[in-house]
Amino acid sequence: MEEKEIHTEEKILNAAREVFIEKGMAGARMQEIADKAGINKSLLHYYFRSKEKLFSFIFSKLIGKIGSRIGELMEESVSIEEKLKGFVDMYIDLLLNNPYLPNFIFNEITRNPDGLLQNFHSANINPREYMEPLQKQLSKEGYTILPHDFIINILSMVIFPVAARPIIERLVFEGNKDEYKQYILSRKESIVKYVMGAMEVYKQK
Amino acid sequence: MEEKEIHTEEKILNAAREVFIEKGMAGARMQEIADKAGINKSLLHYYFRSKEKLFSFIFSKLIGKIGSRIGELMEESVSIEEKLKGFVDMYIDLLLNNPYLPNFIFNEITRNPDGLLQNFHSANINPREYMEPLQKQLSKEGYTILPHDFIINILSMVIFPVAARPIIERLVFEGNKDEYKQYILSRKESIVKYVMGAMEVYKQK
DNA sequence: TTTTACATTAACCATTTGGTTAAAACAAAC
DNA sequence: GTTTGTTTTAACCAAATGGTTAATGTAAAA
Repeated sequence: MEEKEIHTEEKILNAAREVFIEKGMAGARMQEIADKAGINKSLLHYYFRSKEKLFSFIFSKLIGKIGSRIGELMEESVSIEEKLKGFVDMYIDLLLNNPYLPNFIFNEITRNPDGLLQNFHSANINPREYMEPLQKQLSKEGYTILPHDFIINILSMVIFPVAARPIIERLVFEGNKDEYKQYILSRKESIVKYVMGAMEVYKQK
Repeated sequence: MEEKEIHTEEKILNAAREVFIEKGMAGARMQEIADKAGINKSLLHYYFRSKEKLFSFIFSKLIGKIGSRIGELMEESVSIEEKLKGFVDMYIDLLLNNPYLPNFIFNEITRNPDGLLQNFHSANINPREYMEPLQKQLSKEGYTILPHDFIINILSMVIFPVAARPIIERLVFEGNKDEYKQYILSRKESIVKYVMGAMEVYKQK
């Protein structure tokens, strides 16, 4: 009984995550989630009262998962280049396993940015806290680039190619999914090389 | 009569563009479009038979507008750095005036990528054609970076910060819209500097 | 074995939503 | 002024959708 409850709840959450991420909040249908979970639609409302509640639940869990990884990385005491390497590595893996994630988050960013920040907060993610230490480490290693510029450029180059996957896949790799995946994996190295190269311009001598 | 027809059609298109771009295809409501255009909902169906048709019409017009600008730029015979400058300049202006555009296009990329490519084609935009000349110019100027890497990294850094605007605005600039705008404008220069710096790594000597 | 409490479902409901229809308004043609 | 063709609207419709309810299953407690 207790076991079964957990089982169905899990089934619902898995199905809902897939549907929400793929179709977004507005495009998702409760019926589709129920079907995918192999249960009656009423059960959705039995476990999570409304679509909005179900969505919030999944969304905040997702944010927590993503955010916690950043925290760990930021606190390691290694060089900027090592941190960069770890960050890019981890995020590209995460995104390859969740290709619809960027789009999903972009949607939520426009639909309800304050709710997203609220979720950050609830998940104990406070990006502002990372800024000052990052700033210090950057200047200690001789880079004058602003920390938010540093972060935004990296996030851009990691996230965009996954958000635009269907187009890049078709346009650059003639629809070959495997070549696309290899390309994204290859960016683990090339982005680091690219960023460190660009940073030389900002190096004070 | 003829004038009035054009007038209402224009009103519909403007309203529809706004709503579609802000809410996406799934989130947009015909009633909201009608209200925003100040007309009866039936008129929408009188001018454009269905939501899908109205959406397609607006979408392809948008794509055409964006795409034609790239074509012009690519054909100018100036240095890579100059082309880069022109590209970044033009796109940042376009995006500042249409902040919801990236999200809108990302949605369509996942919802119907082939329709998007179809639209590219209809608008006489063929990105593959630009690849070879770009490749040649890059190597002539001594850069070994792959042309699609070159383009993807630039698009990333131009588009991402606008797509993530509400978050960046709140997190980095404490909600100050003007500071955010100034930051994006400042990226016109900083992205060029950044990219050209990174390209040094790829320069063959 | 009966009771109890929770899990699950089928049948329904109210609202929303894209879309249709038939009538009214309007402007030009005769 | 009447006819004709087009634009606009109010009223309506069917399907979809989030959500409710009441009945049924089911497993543990008594």
